[in-house]
Amino acid sequence: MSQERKAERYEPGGLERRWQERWEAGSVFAVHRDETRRKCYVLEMFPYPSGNIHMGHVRNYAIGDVVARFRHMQGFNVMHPMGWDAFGLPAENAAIKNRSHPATWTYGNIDTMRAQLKRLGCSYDWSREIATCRPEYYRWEQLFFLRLLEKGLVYRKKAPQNWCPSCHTVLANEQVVEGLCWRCESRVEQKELTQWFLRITAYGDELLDDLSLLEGGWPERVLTMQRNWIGKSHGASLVFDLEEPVGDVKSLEVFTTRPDTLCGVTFLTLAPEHPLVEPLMRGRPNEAEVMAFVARIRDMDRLDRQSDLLEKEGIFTGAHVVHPLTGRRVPLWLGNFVVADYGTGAVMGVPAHDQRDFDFAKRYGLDIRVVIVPEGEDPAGIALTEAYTGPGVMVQSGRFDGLPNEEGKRAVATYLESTGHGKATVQFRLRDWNISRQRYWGAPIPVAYCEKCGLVPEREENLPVVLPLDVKISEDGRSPLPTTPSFVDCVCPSCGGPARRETDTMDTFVESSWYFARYTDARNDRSAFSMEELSYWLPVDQYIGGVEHAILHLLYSRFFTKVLRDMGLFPADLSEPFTCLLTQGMVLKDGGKMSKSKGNVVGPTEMIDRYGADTVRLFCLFAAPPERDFDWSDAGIEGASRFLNRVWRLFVEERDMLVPMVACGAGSGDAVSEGGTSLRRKEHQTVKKATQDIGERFQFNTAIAAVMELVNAMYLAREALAGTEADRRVFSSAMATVLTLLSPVTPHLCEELWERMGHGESVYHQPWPVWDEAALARDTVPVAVQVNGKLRATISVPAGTDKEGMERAALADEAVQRHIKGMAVRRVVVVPGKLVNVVVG
RNA sequence: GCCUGGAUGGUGGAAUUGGUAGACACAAGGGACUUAAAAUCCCUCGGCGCGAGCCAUGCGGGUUCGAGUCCCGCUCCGGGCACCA
Repeated sequence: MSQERKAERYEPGGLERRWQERWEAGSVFAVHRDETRRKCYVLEMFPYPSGNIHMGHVRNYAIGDVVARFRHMQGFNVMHPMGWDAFGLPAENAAIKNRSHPATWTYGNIDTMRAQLKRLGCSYDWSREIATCRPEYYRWEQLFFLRLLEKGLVYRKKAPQNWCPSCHTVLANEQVVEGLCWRCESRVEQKELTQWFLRITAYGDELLDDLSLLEGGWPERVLTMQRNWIGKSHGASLVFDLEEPVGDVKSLEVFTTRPDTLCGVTFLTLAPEHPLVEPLMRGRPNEAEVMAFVARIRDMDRLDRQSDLLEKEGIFTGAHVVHPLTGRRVPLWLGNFVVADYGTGAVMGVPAHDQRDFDFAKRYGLDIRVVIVPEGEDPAGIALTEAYTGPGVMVQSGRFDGLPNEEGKRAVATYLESTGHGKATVQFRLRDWNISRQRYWGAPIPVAYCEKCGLVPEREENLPVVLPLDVKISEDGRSPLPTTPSFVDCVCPSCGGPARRETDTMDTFVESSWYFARYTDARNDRSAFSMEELSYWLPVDQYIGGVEHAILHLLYSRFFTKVLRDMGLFPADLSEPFTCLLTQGMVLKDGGKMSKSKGNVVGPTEMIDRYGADTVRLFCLFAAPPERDFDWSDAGIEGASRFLNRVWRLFVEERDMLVPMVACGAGSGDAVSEGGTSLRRKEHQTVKKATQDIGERFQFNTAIAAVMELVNAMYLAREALAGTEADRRVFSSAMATVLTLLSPVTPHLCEELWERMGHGESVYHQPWPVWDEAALARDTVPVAVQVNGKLRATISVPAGTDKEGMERAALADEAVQRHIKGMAVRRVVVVPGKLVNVVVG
């Protein structure tokens, strides 16, 4: 092959490197606040620096880059940053394994992954890059912590905690998945510990209510998941007096969603962990027996305990409470099905109207009292085989008899409030967020313990409390902080005497709860960010990431946004951090997750080496719509590569036809050959479809398909083109359109051909093309003709033909005549410009 | 159990408000070019039927001139929540 022809081949490797260097040298993607321009903040969830990017990252960032480049070309001032969620346990595990340091491992991985990421050619403003493990980042988090502490939104509490024995740390409720650690899948144990909590429950109502602001911008299922997680239920808190006080305690509180069934209460059940159990049982004859039951249930595995196969089990305490309405004696039981940390850890037993209570009563021979019956039914005649939970009227309920039970809920609560025995209330499933971690590689909690002053917050001017890097990582995985004197021994911020530093670090989800705000002012060393930058850039207009973060990260970020707003650190009118959310599907291989153990991992770097980044990006976007999972296909990426070669070849082979021309640039008045007119129409159709598919529906696959069609049309059209000036313009315009529309997907190739076409400026700075409706017009339109709903012919009529004309043309068709022969035409339905349906019978 | 999303050719997927089901690709088969291969180009490609045509969007009903799309009842698969009182 001659040198000349070789030079004309599409060789992505060098081409892509060249363009990446040019973008970087020209700081093409650096952005600044510009109040005169509309902004658009496009953000992909930042990666954990695990060591190598995988196809999931590629898909995520390819989607984000298309959105960012597309919005930029539409004229928005686009911010598109990237950074590293760099604290976390894997760094410590790797350090133990490699006998290195978590910092070394983490920073090394960041360098590797940054280089890999840069080869993808995404339009990131790298000048805003952050790594959450740097003091310049976490110092602001420590400041937030102190402010939250001041506000009472951070507090310390001793409580049974989720403890992962393998990670040697506690876990938030959100991090326990089916009783297992979310990261290592060890069985989570319960351990009594004093921990730091963020009062997320104080924002429960707002976190729930504001989900409605996200309607339309967020996937419905993510909203549902958040609603479920917050789990608000309306009901009443009811007070039952103890027959005999236990110490100072004279009454028991229960939460119920069914105050209307109060008169059906025949027993009360406490969780075995209820704080009253021990004092209540002390000195009772059955103390030993009951406490043995408590110990047995408490020691049960969390997973088994939560299993729905677990049989309901309980034990009578011997004590009684007094029914707040009837004054009846109600026996007090313990039950294994009562959850200690929901509601008050005590429930009223209404066997007639709650299936759990029904099962429990059957097993232990407890009374069943029917107090709700379907309208018009006689309670005496009812023999229950299961609890009745439907609607009805209240019976055997004294003053409330005859009341519809829905009204009764309110009536009972109101009445008890007047007697001091209850009130209407709400319960949340959401728990406060335990942010203490007994780990080394995390942000230090900026407090100290002084023998004289007790717990003392660090002074703000002393921040950051720097995580010491000169520590020895122990083999057993325990944090080295408690045994590092240079860290532990500190000066009391209050009295200046000797003090001990808090050695727990913060949950890494704290870092990721506000990073999107730091990007707006990433190099600010006087504060976390400035109000000017925040007000301009926030909220994030489009957030993109995996659905696995639907609860944890997204809930925490929403919470932080509201807290920072209320502390005056975020704009007062900013309530939600992410206006629109796109949850992308996974990249699978052979129907399953890619994993090292299965040996089915497809590495992005190998693929880029082989095909180029443009091809990898193109395939990831073309294979499926972004929300859906898709299977990696070696044949599929070949196809993507073939298409880009096809574009390249078309350009090279028709180089003589091409003149510098912007997209949709051929004037509408141009008289061109027949092939040219239809090509021009196709071009504008493609612009319309691609613009709508990318901008309104995130259907990158169909947008790409549309461009493929245009390229196919150009291949066909070139036969018909005569080489006249007009033809040249039409063809050049189509080529410019292909390059412009494709440039967000395959930026390198498009830049190269754009330049070769004779344009001075980068295609990135081109305005997104606008289609001309007039160019879509055609002289004749195809019309489908049905007889009784079945397609019988396709005819062509002049554009703008009226209904009568279409009907006439349809009935004149030979095939139609054949099908209606001998039958009466009962009706003709005409859809102008599209379809005629002749109804015969 | 409750809440969700989904099921369309051999495959990934199109069909945007009810209006020509299968766009665009992948795979497969046939052909052209070539000494040969690769690359490229052309043709076929849901099923049945020689054909006119008939049947087809998980299954069964319904609404409608017309249903992949709407309604009712199921089946299967995925995700979330769950003795939450």
